[in-house]
Amino acid sequence: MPGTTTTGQASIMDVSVDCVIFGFDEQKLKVLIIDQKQMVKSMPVAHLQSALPGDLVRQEESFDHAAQRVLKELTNLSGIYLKQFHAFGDPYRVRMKKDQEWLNALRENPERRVVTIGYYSLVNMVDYKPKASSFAGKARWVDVYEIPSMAFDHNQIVDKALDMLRHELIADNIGFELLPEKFTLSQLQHLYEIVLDKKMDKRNFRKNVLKMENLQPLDEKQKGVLHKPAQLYQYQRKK
Amino acid sequence: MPGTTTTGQASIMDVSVDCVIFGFDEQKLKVLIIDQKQMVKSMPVAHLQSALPGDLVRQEESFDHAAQRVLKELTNLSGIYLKQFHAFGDPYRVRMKKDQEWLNALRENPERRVVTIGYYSLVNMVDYKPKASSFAGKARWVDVYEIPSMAFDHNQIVDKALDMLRHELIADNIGFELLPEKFTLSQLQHLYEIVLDKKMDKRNFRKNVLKMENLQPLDEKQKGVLHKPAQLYQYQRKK
DNA sequence: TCAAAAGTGTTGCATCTACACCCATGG
DNA sequence: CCATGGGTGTAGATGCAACACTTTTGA
Repeated sequence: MPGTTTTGQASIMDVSVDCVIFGFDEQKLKVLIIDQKQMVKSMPVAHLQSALPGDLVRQEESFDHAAQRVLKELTNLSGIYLKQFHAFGDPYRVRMKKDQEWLNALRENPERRVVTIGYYSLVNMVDYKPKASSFAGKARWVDVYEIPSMAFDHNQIVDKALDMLRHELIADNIGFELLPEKFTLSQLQHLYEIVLDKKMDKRNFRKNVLKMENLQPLDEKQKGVLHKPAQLYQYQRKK
Repeated sequence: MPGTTTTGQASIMDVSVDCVIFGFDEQKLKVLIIDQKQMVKSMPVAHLQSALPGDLVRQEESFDHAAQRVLKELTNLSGIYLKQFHAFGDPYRVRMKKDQEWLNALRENPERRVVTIGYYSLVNMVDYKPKASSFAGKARWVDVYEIPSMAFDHNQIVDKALDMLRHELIADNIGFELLPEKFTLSQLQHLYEIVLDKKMDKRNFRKNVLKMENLQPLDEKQKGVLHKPAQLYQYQRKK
């Protein structure tokens, strides 16, 4: 019987957000993951467990806020492109043998079901300065095509985030978010080629992006490159 | 500190699913809502409260399963197009004054935060036979452009579902799901015109849909209409 | 024979794709 | 002066929008 019509059954769960933070370093599309020392009884020495940055949603906090908080704590960046993309609610998503011991060490209520809201965000890697000791574990960028095995269903979460990123890149031209404030059209094109994993025609690409509003040429060119310096552009965020 | 790195804070919440069930009656796009008698102390007589069909997710149940269950209980249909589209997590989404009394009467733990996963589904209204007494309240179809004020944030949930429906209708041609098994191209076109709220050109529309695979003409025509009978088609679901 | 919706092609315009050479700079 | 990536235009193909008349049926 529906919750809106009846008392239903109690269904206590923890709710978390997990962030798939994409960055682009001019060569590769990367994702930020956390490596943590894993201290479990059955292990003589600690070993590393990789996971997405995430956290339980606090009692008076919206999902969006929780995601922003995680992102801020990790990268110290704010005003970043951030988007909810899917809720992951498999009842066994944190129940795999591989994760059980770690969870026991980690959570107050390790037996409790955890559902998670997936967010992805796009950051300019040049802006990102890892905060020294913000985490027990270390954050690192990994190539999106070479992601290690992670805790829980985090690999699936990344796969889905990547699907969404590709869709949005095409539909909404969000590529700028991954680049430094000032960028060249070649950088932008290169980003598209890597994320979408296909080559594009230079002239056609330029024709397309140049007819966008809020893409503004600057009075400024690249410097110190050993070829003809490129025009720099910036993206004027819609208000 | 991220949930994956620390114990975090306890954050007990109820998790529900809410379903926006779209139907199409050849004239209008409709949504199924529940009217329930509301018995609250401050009211001398019961009055009606409208809401989306929804329920708390059970302890060992996935989101998808919970959504299917709600849909089944309400319409007795299965094998229906059903899609998760957004998670709603505003901490105050069930805290509005207008909802407080009702919630108190309704839930074991009315003070508890409730987050909800929104699903939308598409049903053929011809298949839908309301189950007599499956709900305390009565289900009814309402025109999507004339939806009454509902409990909680359910009006927003419908708005977002409608956005998503429009996107998917264009991108993935899911319109068949709302029509009877056998349908004419004019019915299909009419559906598009109503959902997207714009007129379309008959010849161009036909050119477009006819080049889809898995749209099959049948050896059968409309009967008993007072005009030239139309060719019937069916949609061959992708395996 | 009338009313009502079904069904059918073509043309112009806009958009997309493919493609190759000269330019500016630093070393 | 060489190497490197920056920057530019066009022609042909494709896709999309606009548009009107004939057909079939039941009443």
